[in-house]
Amino acid sequence: MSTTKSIKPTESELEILQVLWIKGTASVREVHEELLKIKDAGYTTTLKLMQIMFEKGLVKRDDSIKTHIYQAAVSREKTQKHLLGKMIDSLFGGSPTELVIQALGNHKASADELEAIQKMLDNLKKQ
Amino acid sequence: MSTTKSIKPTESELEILQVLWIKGTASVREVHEELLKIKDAGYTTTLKLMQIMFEKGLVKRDDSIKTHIYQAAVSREKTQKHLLGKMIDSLFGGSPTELVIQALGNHKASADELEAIQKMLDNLKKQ
DNA sequence: TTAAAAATACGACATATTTCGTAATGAACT
DNA sequence: AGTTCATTACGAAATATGTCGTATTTTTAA
Repeated sequence: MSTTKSIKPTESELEILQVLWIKGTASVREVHEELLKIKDAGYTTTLKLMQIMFEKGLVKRDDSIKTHIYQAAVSREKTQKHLLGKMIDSLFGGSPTELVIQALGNHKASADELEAIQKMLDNLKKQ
Repeated sequence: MSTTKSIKPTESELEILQVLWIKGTASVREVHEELLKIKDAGYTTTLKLMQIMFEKGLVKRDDSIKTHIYQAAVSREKTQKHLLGKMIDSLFGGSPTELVIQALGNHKASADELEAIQKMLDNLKKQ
């Protein structure tokens, strides 16, 4: 039984997680600087959000030092998997295939990418 | 210019849209009965939600008769496309391929489905 | 050891979402 | 017409989310 809690980051929380997933660890200041590139909000807003995420268990932090250092407590993959599953249920009638076809149809992919998908597909077919 | 408004149904609104997409048209009562199969809420809750969706333009309705008849004002496909795009941006680093691979990896698909995906893939490769 | 700078903590407010009670309306049936 | 029943309309409350001002704490540096 893998303690699958109800991971469900909000939009804003996802933006913060994105930064943490890339940087690994970061202070509020660092995360905030990154966020400024895509939106504008006050520093304390980011701080508060990250504090709430800490309470929810979405991030961990080292607060033994002055400037708290945060890192994601949920993995990118698990979050992707979780949210993808929800979307498949709520929008694609439970059919992952339908989602895959939509995604392939609506968004361009390079030849290399198509190859990667082909490999994945070949693997699945073998089983 | 196709008036592409900001389609962004909430969780609850999505549940209602699901019902409408399947049934085509339905009264509040009918939608509510369907919702009861997956959750419990009061009738007026569903009613209110649908009224709000009407104001937002997510659904249309015929209110020339006593019992209003609703239908979705946004297509399933467009909504899928829109939300999928958002998810690709916010969770898959803008890479539809990454999403496709995750979806294929984490969710079982039948042989037939794999074939359907293969066809889609073949088509894309040709171009 | 003070003063300035940087960071966190706290609390409040704004908005959005969800929920539902109660009132008003209209139809159907004695 | 009067009563009942189903429906819609309205308003209010509960919760979640996002925003930020101000206070407090900690560090740094003069």
